[in-house]
Amino acid sequence: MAMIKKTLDASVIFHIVKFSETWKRNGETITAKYGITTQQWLILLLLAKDPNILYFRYVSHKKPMMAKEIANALNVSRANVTNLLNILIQKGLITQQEDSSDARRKRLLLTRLGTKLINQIEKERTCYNKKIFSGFAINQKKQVNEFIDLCLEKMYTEAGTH
Amino acid sequence: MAMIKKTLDASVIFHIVKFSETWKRNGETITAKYGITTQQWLILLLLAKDPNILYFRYVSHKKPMMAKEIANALNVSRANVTNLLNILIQKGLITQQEDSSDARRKRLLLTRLGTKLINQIEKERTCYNKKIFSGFAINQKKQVNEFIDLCLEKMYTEAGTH
DNA sequence: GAAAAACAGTTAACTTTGTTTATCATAAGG
DNA sequence: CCTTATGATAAACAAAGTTAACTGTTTTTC
Repeated sequence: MAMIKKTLDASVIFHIVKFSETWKRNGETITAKYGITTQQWLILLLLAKDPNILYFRYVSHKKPMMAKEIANALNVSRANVTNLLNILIQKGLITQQEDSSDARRKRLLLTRLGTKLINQIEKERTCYNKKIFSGFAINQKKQVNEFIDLCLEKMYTEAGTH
Repeated sequence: MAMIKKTLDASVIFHIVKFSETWKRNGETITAKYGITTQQWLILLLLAKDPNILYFRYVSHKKPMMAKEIANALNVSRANVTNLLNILIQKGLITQQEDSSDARRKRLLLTRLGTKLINQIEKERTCYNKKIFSGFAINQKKQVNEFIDLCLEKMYTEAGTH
């Protein structure tokens, strides 16, 4: 019989994973009202340059994003991003624009419709966040942020994959 | 143009989600060495009654688990669990046993091979956890745990879905 | 300056994980 | 005995992801 010990480390991880899954599940019910998935919403947030996204801390951005950058930010393959972008183009939420200096590159832009949608969802997100984080001091949130930041660093350097 | 504000709340969430994804990705490279996926590993942990899994805080367990309970614990459909279990049965890691008192129920048990595999992965997990949580005091980890615990409670009660 | 290498994106075939719906068998309560 | 609830499964499908092979462009290199 496998006897697995109770440890604080494992407990912390399961808590974090559970939070992430629950958040995504709840997010799905919000985005579904607007006809998109959480994944598609995250791409729209990237195009809107949401400053809260961790990717933008390491990469500065002036020009509109490219598919390759989205793939890096989401940690998925370029082929997958192509598929997801096609869906968003079909829905009229984004457009592709050929780069003037490099014909290989395609710059991605939110349409007016896409911008409107992001702004609507943004209101619901802010409201939701207030609810789940009510009762916590700013300092507490900052501590959690720093804790996870340090963990992420160790996950990248000491342990394997990116 | 959508202008999204930088907020601590949103930052905390993206940190937690990123942690979860990175952990799963790294976990995948561990479990892949043993020929299973992270998802399949989590099922094996449930059958091994890993006391760190949040599900076991709310549900007491003496008898071997059923497919329905796994579906509840993982928050997925029963049909999906059937598929995953078939894979694990095929790999010789678990067996099904008809319940003596209710012929509808099927109890799930780790085989000797499954138990051995869990114990091997457990060693790697402990090692990995030590690495990413080195340098943190016990109190810090406890605080993060409690923080997320309270958030989860609010996610279930105040905000929509389970 | 032409050939080779690197880069951005796409397409096609496939896997994993998940869903819903329908079906079947067993239990349990009038 | 008949109805209803329960547990499991099969079938058909969707979303998101993968790898591999293929266009075209730039860059590099000789």
